[in-house]
Amino acid sequence: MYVTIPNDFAEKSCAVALHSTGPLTAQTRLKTGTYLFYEGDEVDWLYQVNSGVLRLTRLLVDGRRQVIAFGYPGDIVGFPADGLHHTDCDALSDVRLQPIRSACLENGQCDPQLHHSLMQAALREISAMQDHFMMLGRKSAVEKLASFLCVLTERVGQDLGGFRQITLPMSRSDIADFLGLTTETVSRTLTQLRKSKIIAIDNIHTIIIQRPEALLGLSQGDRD
Amino acid sequence: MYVTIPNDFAEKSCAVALHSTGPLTAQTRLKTGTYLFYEGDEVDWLYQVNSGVLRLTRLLVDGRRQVIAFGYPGDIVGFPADGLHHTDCDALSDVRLQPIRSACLENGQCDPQLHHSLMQAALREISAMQDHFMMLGRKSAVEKLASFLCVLTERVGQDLGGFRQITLPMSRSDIADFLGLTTETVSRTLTQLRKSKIIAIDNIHTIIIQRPEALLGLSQGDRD
DNA sequence: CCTTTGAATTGACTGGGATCAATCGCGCTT
DNA sequence: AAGCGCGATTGATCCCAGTCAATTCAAAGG
Repeated sequence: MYVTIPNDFAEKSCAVALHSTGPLTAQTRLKTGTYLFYEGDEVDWLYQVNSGVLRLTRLLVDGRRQVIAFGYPGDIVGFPADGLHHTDCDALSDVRLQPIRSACLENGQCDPQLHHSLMQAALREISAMQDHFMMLGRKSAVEKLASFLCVLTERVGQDLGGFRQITLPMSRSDIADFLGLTTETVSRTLTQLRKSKIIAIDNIHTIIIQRPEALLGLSQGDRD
Repeated sequence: MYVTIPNDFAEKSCAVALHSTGPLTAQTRLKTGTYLFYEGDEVDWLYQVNSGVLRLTRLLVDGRRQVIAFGYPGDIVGFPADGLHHTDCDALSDVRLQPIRSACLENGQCDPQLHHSLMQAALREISAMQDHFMMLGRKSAVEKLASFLCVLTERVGQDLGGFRQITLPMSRSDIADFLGLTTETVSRTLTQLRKSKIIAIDNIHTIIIQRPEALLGLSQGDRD
């Protein structure tokens, strides 16, 4: 999952139904905190997330970290480049996964429908990452956080009698490393949104969106 | 072209030879400043750059711009998402292009070799973009510029009796919008590199790399 | 229940890069 | 050659987010 402008999001990043006429491998499970793969591993399988949330990260030699993406239900993770994984991947919560042989990326190695779905998923991923460039390169801290919350609300928000609510399985520093900020700035910005009554923080991992329009406005650069 | 760590670069982002047993469409040309496609256009063709340099850009409603990538020889541009282009694309210099029917992204619509090459190119693009995330989110201005110059030197640098030289067909503000900086900061940072004798600026579009090791060091976060 | 421990929040201060503005330099036109 | 115009450079100042440090909070275990 990347942070795209919410409007576009519904159309182009929602769960991809994997079309397959053949039988798929059995679903697999991953416990919170365990790793699915590491940077440098050879890629034998891709995975579609069925439930739970994955975290994809990359490290610089000096310890700086970038969270590349969060893997939400519907997302496909593990695309190889030159046969290798280029990120670490671990589970932020218990996760159910549908494994897909990476050979399906090759032509004629398996169900053509599945192959086609994977190609579409890869192309959509490229487009979503381009949106995320704009985020990282050009948006302010408030805009970043507002965008992030908007996208999550669209994607996995639960209705709550008028308001909407989202659960954040990741830590503040995960959010920071995803958005190119520090934990302190993430924290301060959330406080600021809370004080202006746009959101409420029920507990650390649960956020209630009180004024979705205002949040959307902020995500697109309106002055608060 | 994205900015990746130079070492990895040679392996994974160098020109992709397009394998095709069938005849390809005739090469086409594009003059400096003309557009190849616009955001929202339907995608009928992809293009491999044969010579010259393309610029891929995306705009926010308020005018902020992100240069998504520069298209150098060997690069493939125009990958669709849901059948549409999601960037504008124009030529920074006269460009020769090899068009490829976008139907080749579909299975069995054309030469399987070509289809396979396109899939590999798309997967490599995802990996390269992940590197670029790290850049935009976590690197300082000096690190960004140093990385940018290193990658260009690797990729299109000309030998010049001991030194290496690169030509920058793009403006300072293109570089700024690519790296998530302002033109002023790009200019100042180049001046700083020049004053520390790491580079020399022969003319606005021509840079001589005097101390490649120092530049590489800066790109990876060494203190100057 | 209390203690421990690590994450989150808050505060004070700093600094890197943005902003605003002036000047320079170079290619183009006439 | 002179004048024009736009991009690049440089300078002065500002401010947003980073840094460093202290405090609070909450989950987990004894």
